[in-house]
Amino acid sequence: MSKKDDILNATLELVMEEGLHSLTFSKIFKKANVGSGTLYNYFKNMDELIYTLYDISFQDLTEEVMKNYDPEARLYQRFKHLIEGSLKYSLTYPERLVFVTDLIYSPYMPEKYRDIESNKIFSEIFKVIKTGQEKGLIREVNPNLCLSMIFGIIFFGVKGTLINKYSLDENQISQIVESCWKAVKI
Amino acid sequence: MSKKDDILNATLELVMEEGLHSLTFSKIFKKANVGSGTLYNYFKNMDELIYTLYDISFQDLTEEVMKNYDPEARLYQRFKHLIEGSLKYSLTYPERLVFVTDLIYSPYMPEKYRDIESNKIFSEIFKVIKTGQEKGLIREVNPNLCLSMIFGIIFFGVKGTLINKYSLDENQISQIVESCWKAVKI
Amino acid sequence: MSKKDDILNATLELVMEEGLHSLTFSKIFKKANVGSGTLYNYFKNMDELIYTLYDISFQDLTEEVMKNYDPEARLYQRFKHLIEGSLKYSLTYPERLVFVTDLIYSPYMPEKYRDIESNKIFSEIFKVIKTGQEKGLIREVNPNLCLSMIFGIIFFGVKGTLINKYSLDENQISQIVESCWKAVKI
Amino acid sequence: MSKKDDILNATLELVMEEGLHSLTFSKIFKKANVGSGTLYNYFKNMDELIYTLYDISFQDLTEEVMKNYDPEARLYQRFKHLIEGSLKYSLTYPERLVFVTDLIYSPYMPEKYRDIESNKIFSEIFKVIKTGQEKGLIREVNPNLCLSMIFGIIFFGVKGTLINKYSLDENQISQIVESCWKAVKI
DNA sequence: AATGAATGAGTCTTCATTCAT
DNA sequence: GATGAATGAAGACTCATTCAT
Repeated sequence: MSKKDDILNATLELVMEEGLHSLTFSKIFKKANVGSGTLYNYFKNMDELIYTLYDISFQDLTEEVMKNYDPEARLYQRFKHLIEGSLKYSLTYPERLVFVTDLIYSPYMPEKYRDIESNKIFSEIFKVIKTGQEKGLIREVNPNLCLSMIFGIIFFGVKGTLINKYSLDENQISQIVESCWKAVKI
Repeated sequence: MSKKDDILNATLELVMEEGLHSLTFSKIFKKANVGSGTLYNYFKNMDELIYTLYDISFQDLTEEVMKNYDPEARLYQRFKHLIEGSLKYSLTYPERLVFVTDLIYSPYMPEKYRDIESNKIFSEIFKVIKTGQEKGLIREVNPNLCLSMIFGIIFFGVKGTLINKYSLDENQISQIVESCWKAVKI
Repeated sequence: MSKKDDILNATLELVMEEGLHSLTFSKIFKKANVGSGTLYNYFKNMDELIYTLYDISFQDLTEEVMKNYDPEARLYQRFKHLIEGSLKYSLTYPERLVFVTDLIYSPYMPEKYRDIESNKIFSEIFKVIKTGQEKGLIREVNPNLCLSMIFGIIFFGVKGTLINKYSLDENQISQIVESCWKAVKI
Repeated sequence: MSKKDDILNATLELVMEEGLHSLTFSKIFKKANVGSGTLYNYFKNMDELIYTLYDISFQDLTEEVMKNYDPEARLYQRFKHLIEGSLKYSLTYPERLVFVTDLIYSPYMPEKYRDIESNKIFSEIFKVIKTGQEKGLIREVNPNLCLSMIFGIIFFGVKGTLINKYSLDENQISQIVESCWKAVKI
């Protein structure tokens, strides 16, 4: 694993463990076992590191979820695929989930990173919602609001596992997917 | 308004504007128009200030929502009262919403502040969920998970308004409450 | 006991417990159980408090020792009276001993407080030394150096008791007085 | 000379000039000509710097004095070597003398730094005293008390030179050594 | 006289960043 | 590329001092 990856992973772990709020470079150096100067070979500054990590996390989630995605499948299948995929990804990489959740609605993030259009998975769910609304399957609510509610369920649902409130087995994962669906359907 | 309140309000506004991540004492002093030493008359350090603010926000939300709450009302009425109340409170005091959302599942918060049992509004919703499950109205899902999903919907739903994705009128508020209900009902 | 005395005593105790080095006003206020403003009714500032305390300690030592002092007694009797008196005073009021020892040779103290001439006990010992030298009983050493050595013995001898290296009974007190005498005599 | 040494020397000079009481970090930075952060590469905090300096001073004194020390020499020769050595070292490095004198009996110093057993020069003088007592050359006084008195004479004797009460030539140095000896001998 | 909230200058300390090796 | 000592700007925090009550 490269030094760059060491840095990225150390950062993710730290945010997971202590929160973005108390993240510092010296903690990253120590955890990643690299010299303090090394970071600057890869990132201009801290903001860039954070933006990069946000981006990577989202791109990776997208890639993972879009794999095997069938855009021609029936609406609920597509919905289920996207939601269940996002959920499972979040459970597999909770550090990334935490990272993304902390930043997704943060004023700290520049607008362009929060742009839904530019993100494949968001725009795909968006498409599903709109199609659903046209077909009379999904309620007439602002699609952005639908998206917020769905990711609210997913992220908060997973976050609860991180502070030991409960754990999620296959059955409960299905339940959450169903909750997402019911939350927006007619 | 007391100096202490000035400090608390300034902090809330700053977190809303720039995120917890970039909160500093000097920003607080300036915004609150108090001397730097004054803060330490009220809070031992920054952590304590943040914990206090989290606590106040939650207690105030609770107080506001529990006002006029009828524990004898029919189940859905109670559910609706609690959810709609939380939602409207969050819309009225978005600074507090941001604060609570950022911290509610954060490892940074000491356990005792995240204790659901000790919080009246959480325990009341809990009670509603359990009763609903007994009556066969609400799905058999871990009540803690239900709670997470519901607040995921509420908080993310409101957070979307803060970055100008949409705004929420009375109709949409009703829609969100309904989404919460549908997300957990049979 | 007056507030002023409360402050003086609290200061002495603090210096004894933690050293002059870590003395602060807030510690004094708390220990003395007075409001922070109260101190300024009695002392213009911290320096003045310290100088006053140094002065009081020395004056009180002097007063105590000079009581029953017979300037007409034989030389060794006078020497013994002064040294034994200083020693016993230091054992009785170790806080004052510590205070004085910390400051007596400190650049922090203004010259006038260190002025030997102005202090009755110092000038009396001085006189004894000079007379002793004239009579051929005391070695021809700079009297100031004699004084330093004598108080070195007294102060270090007593300070050892404060960190529990030993305790001093009547016999050992006599031994110390004898050491002082032998250190300077022919 | 390393940055660390610059810091240590600057600190010694400052304590000599203004007293431990008014030592601050910014004074040290300026005098040592190093950046403020540099200090923390070498010392965790001010206490550690002070402890280190105390330790170095004592170790260096010990090393210097024990050089050429003949443990087989006659008792008075050994005594003289140790006392005269300590005295001359104190005159050569008055900054260190001040430092050690201020702290040697201070509650501020952690016990372990004041431990006589662990210090070669103290334990050697100790040995001389005990042997002297066994041979009937030195009075039967608690050896710790003897040690205190001896260093009282040495340190106070030298401190007097720092505030210009007198200066010490070879003759007077011999006088002081003799005073130390007489103070404890039969 | 007594008080203690308020103050802000000053101190301690951290932290991102640089740069010579 | 990798390193970590050095840096100083900035942040956290303390402390003597004031002043209205």
